[in-house]
Amino acid sequence: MASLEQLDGPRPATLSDVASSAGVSIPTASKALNGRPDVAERTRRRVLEAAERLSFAPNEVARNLAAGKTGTVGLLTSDLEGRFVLPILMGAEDALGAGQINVFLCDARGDAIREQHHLRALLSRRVDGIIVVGRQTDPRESLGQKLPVPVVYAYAPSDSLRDYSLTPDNEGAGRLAAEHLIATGRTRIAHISGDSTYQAAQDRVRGACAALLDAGLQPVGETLFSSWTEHWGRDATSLLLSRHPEVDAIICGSDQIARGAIDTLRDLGRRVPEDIAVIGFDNWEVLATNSRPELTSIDANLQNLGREAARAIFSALDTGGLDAGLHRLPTRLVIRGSTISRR
Amino acid sequence: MASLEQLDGPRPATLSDVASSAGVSIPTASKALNGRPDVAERTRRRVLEAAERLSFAPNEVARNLAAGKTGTVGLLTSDLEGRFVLPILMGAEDALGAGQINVFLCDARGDAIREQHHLRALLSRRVDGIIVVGRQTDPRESLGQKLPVPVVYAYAPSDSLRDYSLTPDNEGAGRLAAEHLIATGRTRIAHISGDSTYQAAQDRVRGACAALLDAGLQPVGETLFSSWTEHWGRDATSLLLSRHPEVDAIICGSDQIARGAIDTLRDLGRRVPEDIAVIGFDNWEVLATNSRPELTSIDANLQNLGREAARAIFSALDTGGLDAGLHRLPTRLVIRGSTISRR
DNA sequence: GTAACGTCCGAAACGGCTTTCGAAGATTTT
DNA sequence: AAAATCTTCGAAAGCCGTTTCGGACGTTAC
Repeated sequence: MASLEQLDGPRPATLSDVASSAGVSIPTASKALNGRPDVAERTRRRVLEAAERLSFAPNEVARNLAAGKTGTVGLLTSDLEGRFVLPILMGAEDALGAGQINVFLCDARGDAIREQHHLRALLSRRVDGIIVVGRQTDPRESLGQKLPVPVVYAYAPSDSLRDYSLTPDNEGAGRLAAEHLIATGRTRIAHISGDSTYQAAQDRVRGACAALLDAGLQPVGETLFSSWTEHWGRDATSLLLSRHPEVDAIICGSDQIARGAIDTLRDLGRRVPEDIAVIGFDNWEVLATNSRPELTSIDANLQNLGREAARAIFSALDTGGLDAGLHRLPTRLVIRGSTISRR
Repeated sequence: MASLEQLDGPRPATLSDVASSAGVSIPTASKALNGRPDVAERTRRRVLEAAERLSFAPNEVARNLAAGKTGTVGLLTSDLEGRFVLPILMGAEDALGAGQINVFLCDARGDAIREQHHLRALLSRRVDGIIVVGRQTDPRESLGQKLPVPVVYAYAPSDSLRDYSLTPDNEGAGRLAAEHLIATGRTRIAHISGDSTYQAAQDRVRGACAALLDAGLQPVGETLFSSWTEHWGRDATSLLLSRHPEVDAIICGSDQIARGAIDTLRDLGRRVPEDIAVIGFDNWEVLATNSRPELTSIDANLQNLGREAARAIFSALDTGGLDAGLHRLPTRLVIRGSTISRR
């Protein structure tokens, strides 16, 4: 195990090195490299060659100091573990990276103190903007309006309408699910949801019910609430079938619940989707594509939500303003075998 | 939708503001705030009060420029989507954050060009170190030894032993799994793995076989390789049982495969764990705790691996060196119902 | 009383880049 | 040929801190 010496090598070239190597002053070198006018073509070429020769890369720290901005944004998550955070992160990192912006990742792990701490650190580092990513769609406390940089709340909206928030349209998602089932000819539709204290659960139920009413249908039985697990999906399905054996479709509040439901339906000898259709939410690929049959699900387009958050930051950076308020982003139906039999 | 004006408010106070407000020079203010000696107690107090009053927060950009280091490290992932990356990320972010270091997150999305691009950006931003997180445990190309900052490879080791790499001990993991089954009295143990081109698959199989041999046992049949999916778990299990109905335990290359296996065993009327024990790898909670019975699994301790990567960076920052080579981190057995019947 | 220290502060230089603005030189106009 | 106009460059100031180092002043030692 040889020690890996940190041979800092010849220290990186500075603009000053480039300038003297090209025989010009520092400002001229700067202008040449940045494509500013007022530099003769020949001179510019000399500078570029010198830069190339020394493999010069400008020190962004110095540049940021001079410019008063950093080309960075903070991604402040409340809980990295949360399954919904990652796709949002990916979308944001993707969009920002393409805009040459780098991302500071901070995980507050659900702790308000730590969040404040990270917030201060981000501001000290002079990020140009902040994206706050929550773990659920219930509103969260605002960071306040007095921050010196634009802030975008993603997934969990801010509790203040003076902030700019992006969240999935869960009500629309519920509607989408119900309409799909109705369109495939189902009429006795029940709903098994997750934790009733989640606003997402309520919103989806509301949307689904509205769609049913619009179609002149009544939901079968009360919505069953408990937890977002396969276990609950199994238990709730037994319960549901014993009370309402006539159901021909189940809307499940999450893919996990749906997996449980499908499991139990198999056990009870009900065929999916012939006898009973099942639809989930989240479009969690690993679960959805590995069940028998594969699971139809509503995708919240989270990666797109992350991208939109980035775009909002961009626009705030240009125009200096955001269209404050709560913006709901559309969801998307992904049809698989659990609602339509491949014939 | 009122426009959210970006009232930059009174621009953040600078050290100069604090100094003049306290009636001292800038250097004195600096020393006072940084706890340097050569400042009279009374003066220091005046400065601290002034800073408090103006809610002064030092501009880290300026400070970094002066210091020649930034207190940031780059997290360069090859693919954020990869399920194994997130826990490593969390561990690293956690450990680094506690050390007051902030993290630049970069996702190369499997593209070498993009990776180079991000690498350059990170170096321009003068990160103090880089953690490279791969998506699988197969070695990846080294970034080279000539970088001006310490680099740690996590999960996917570098293909050069002159770099510092951390990866889970997959061979040990396989051994752990087999030994557990043996300890619970199983003797006819088969192995269903995933994609045979993954080194992780091979390593685990090797470890498991070694453990069996050590116990004077022979594996039942050849290891079955294909993909890391539930589907394969189901198919492989049918196949296995038709060929070797006598098996009393199955080592599955991933929790997904294990889920599939359990599914099929239920269908075939074999009880788990009474008739056949099943063990998986990854300890993917959502899968492991929601199966019937819950799934015993080998946990790769990825969060810990991330933390170790951070620790390595720290030590490199202090001492300027790393103990080059490939370091394998221990895995951990998590026992649930699929191998031991709750009595 | 002077010499020898100590304590406390601030002028100056520095980090690496950008921007402004005036001046030198080249070019055009009359 | 002189005047007016461009073009091209670099001195200087600025971004916001940190560090060095010498000087002013107060103490203690003789």
